[in-house]
Formats: sequence, C-alpha cells, structure tokens
Amino acid sequence: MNNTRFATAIHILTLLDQHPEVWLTSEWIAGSINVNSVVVRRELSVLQEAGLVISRKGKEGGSMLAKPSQDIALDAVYDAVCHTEVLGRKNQHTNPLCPVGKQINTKLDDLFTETDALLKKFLGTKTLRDFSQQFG
Amino acid sequence: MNNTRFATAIHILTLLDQHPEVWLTSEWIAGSINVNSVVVRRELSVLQEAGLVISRKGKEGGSMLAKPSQDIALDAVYDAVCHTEVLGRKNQHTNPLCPVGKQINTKLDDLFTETDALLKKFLGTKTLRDFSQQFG
DNA sequence: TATTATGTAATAAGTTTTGTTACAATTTGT
DNA sequence: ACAAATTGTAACAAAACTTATTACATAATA
Repeated sequence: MNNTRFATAIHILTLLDQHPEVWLTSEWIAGSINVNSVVVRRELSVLQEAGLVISRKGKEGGSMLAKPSQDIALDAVYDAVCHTEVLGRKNQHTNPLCPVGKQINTKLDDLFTETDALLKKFLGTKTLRDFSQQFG
Repeated sequence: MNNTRFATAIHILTLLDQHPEVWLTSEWIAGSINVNSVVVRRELSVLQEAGLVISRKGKEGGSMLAKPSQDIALDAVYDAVCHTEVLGRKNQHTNPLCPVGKQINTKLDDLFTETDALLKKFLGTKTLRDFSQQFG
C-alpha cells in the first residue's frame, strides 16, 4: 500500500456516516478530501461493489452508506481497496537452479499469507462506527 | 509496500545463512534472485546499516551475516527496508474547514500506528533461522 | 426539458521502483 | 608493485504505478 486509497475510502465512509440519510455528492466529498471528484467516484464505485455504499445518479443524486456503520468492519474496506500483500511483492524470476531461488516464493507465500490474515483479523475487530464516532 | 524490497532482503539473508562463513558476492546473490547486482548491493548496504550483515570490499570480498540467524528477527528486516505505513499514505491537503477533513489525519494516524505495531510485534516472533531452515 | 449527478474512458502528469552503466576505492594474491 | 576482483555509489534510463484532468454518455429530478 503505497497509495492513499485506504485513507480516501475511510474518509468517504466517515463523511457518509456523519451525514446519515443524505445523498452526498462526489463533488462535496472531494472538497473535504481535497482531491479530484473523479477519484472519489472511482473509489465510491469500488465501495459499491463491496456492498458498503449505495449511489444514485441524476439530479439530487449522491451516495450514502448501504448499512449501519456498526456493521461495516474495516477489513471489508481494506479488502475493497487493497490488492497487494502487506509485505510487498515477490521477485518473479528467481533462479530455479538455486535451492533457495527455487523454493523461496512458496515459503514467502506462507509468511505473506499469514501476515495478511493477521492484519485482516485486526481490522475485523474495528468498525466504521468506532472510527467515525471519534469526530465531534 | 508495493515493492520487492522485503522479499529481496529475506532472499539475501537466507542465502547468507545457508552459506555460513562464506563471503558471498553480490553478483552470485543476484544470480539467485535474478536481479541486477547493483540492486543487491543497494539492499546489502541497508542491511549493513541495520547491523544485520557485514561486507568486505576487494578481491575475495562479499557479505555474510553479522550475527547468528536465530538472533535476527524479521521485524528488524522489515524496519530496515520498509519506510511506508501498512495502511498506506494519508491525503495531505484535507480541508481544514470540514470537521472530518480537519481531524482525520490524527485519527488515521492512531489507527495506522497501531496497525504497524501489530505487524512488527508479529514479525518480531519470527527469526531468520525459522525461515531459513525450511529450505532443504 | 433544463439541470445536475453518476459512471467511465482516455489521457496526462507526477511519483516510485527497478534496471543499467560507469567508475572510484579497496582488498587480495602473485 | 601490479593485476584482478569486488564493494559502494552516483547518475541516468526505463518501466510501473498513482493521481489529476478532461470529456461525455447516461440517468434522474424538479
């Protein structure tokens, strides 16, 4: 994760939670994060696919949470926006003639998988509500 | 971590552990990982600063572990090569006029810090020896 | 029907990551 | 002393990734 996608997603979801039952526009959300509204819409698109928000087109359109914030755990947010492993990438062309080069990726895979599982378990204990209610 | 630095560092250290008391050259190590030897030397440089390996210049030069592999925990490797937070970056220009935009980075910081601490604690329970001895 | 949003493609700009070349400095063996 | 081999780095190039921007079709409302 060398990007701002998780931070952006949490920001969006927090705003939606702070304004329940209101269709917030991507333009308005973008004004709070201070990024381009297309970036917000792209992220909203991903959050919709994950079942975390619903959006409505047209005049008076916008987005709101798809379910109560206490039912949104942060691992779901992470899953939605992060497609890399915590410990990074593996070297793809390691030497098969070297005992280490030949096996390292399967061994790293065990470690990487275990690490990702740990993170997700941790994030699974935290809800959007926990995060959001810290704000005045 | 959207790079191969952790995987590369672990690969290097595993090779050094598998060949104790031998000065492995960056060229030889590079041949196992299948990357440029300069990349290996750059990583070795960082691992030296972290006190994990020692290198020797000149003919018959190379690198070896600075201490027994059971004394090298993986959080030290992670610290040496990773300078980003697990959950990524934060948006830098959030709107100070918005209650959420104004406070979000300090709140995210708490979450990000806690997450990094969890990962490091986990990696601290694993040693290079644990990893290395999996290889035939 | 005019207006205002979303959804998304295409492209540009910026940043990060990895690869490569080059060479000074160092160490060893002869 | 000298040749050979290696580290350590700088400089730059190439590739990949991230974010910004423009444009516009589609949809929904008043």
